[in-house]
Amino acid sequence: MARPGGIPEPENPKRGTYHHGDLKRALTAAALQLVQEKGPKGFTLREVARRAGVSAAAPYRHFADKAQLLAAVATQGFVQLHETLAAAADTTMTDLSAQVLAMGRTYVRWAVSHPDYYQVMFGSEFDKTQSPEVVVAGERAFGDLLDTIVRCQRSGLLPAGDPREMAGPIWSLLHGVSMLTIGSDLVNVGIREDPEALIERSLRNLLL
Amino acid sequence: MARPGGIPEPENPKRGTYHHGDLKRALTAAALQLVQEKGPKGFTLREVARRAGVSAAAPYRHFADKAQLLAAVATQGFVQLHETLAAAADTTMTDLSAQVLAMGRTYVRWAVSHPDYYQVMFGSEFDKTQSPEVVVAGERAFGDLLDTIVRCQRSGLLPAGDPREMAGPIWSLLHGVSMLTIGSDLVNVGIREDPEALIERSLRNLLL
DNA sequence: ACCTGAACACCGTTCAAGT
DNA sequence: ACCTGAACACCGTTCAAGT
Repeated sequence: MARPGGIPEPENPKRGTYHHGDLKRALTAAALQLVQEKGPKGFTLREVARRAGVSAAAPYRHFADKAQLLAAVATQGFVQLHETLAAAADTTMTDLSAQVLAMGRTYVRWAVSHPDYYQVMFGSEFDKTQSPEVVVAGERAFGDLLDTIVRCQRSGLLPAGDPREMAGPIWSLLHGVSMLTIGSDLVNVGIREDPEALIERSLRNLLL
Repeated sequence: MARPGGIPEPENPKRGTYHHGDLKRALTAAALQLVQEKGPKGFTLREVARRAGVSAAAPYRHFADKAQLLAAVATQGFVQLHETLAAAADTTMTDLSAQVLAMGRTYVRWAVSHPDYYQVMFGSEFDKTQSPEVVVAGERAFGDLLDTIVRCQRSGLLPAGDPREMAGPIWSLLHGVSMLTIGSDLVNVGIREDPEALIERSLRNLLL
């Protein structure tokens, strides 16, 4: 099947291999795999290029530098977190009072089961000022929490007002438990409680 | 003044310069300065050696590798945090009910005003399993929080029981607010509340 | 005992040159 | 338009050799 125009179909990879195709996607895929395999520390641009089967210089046609590739990974992480949270919000429609708790448990569960992802998303190996796409993806995930809060407010289960006022403490708690769990800091200090149980208990207290 | 023995006084640097003296301390000092100057990312072992006026290989007589030097920095951070928290616990002896709040505000204030320090302490650029000294220093800082909780429990201001049960949620909250503030994540999502105010508000809710 | 010099393998990044 | 090869400056780490 010959194609009419001279445009090389940037969105539609016909060939199985990507050597001529979307190397960009291949690079982010390899980057993802590498992060999950070796952690954010062992992440190297040259190794990513190697896995994609291209030269060390090739990635620079698609990403300004190493930080931008890591930012792409972080963005994917936020997208995945968002999808997970959105799915959880749908599931628990029955018992509204448990929605925030379910959201919290889901958030922490995702974080602790994707520790390298999570560390890239919130680590300091790239400058968020230089990668607004990451911030946008992050806002989308945060929006799931806001939505849940608004829904509870409308049902009178939470006091009315700017949902951000509730979201600040809640997100901080979720992030703190996630990070301290991933770093084994809670265990190191003698706290062996399961993170999901800890979150549930904490949220109950926080929400009065 | 001649010294009698042949032992070169490892603890007692007589000379003003440390070129023959305790290079170890000089290295951690330079490391500290470098972290505060360039952040945890720009931290390089060779640059530390340069600032200490020694060759690139010299640090290896005192630290197994780069990670161990960063661990030393983290340890110093925990010591400083501990001192700050302990001082705060002394100051606020008058109003006992405010002690946990004061502790929380002090913790967050220290964290956000020493962001690079804090990121080294909780970042993933060294393996805590390989540096038990860091864990010990961390436990000491955590102990300040435990002490405050116990004091409040003895005054009937908090329910009795294992103080760790309270400390888990509280520490998670403090850590979450600190990290999200340092990373500008709260601001990026439209939350512009001052971190100390946010902590105070959150702790009040959490403590019933 | 502690430090230097030189070396090794590796990185991020750039750039002329190929197709 | 996209990729390669070779190069540059820099790293972490090792090791024989100096004092």
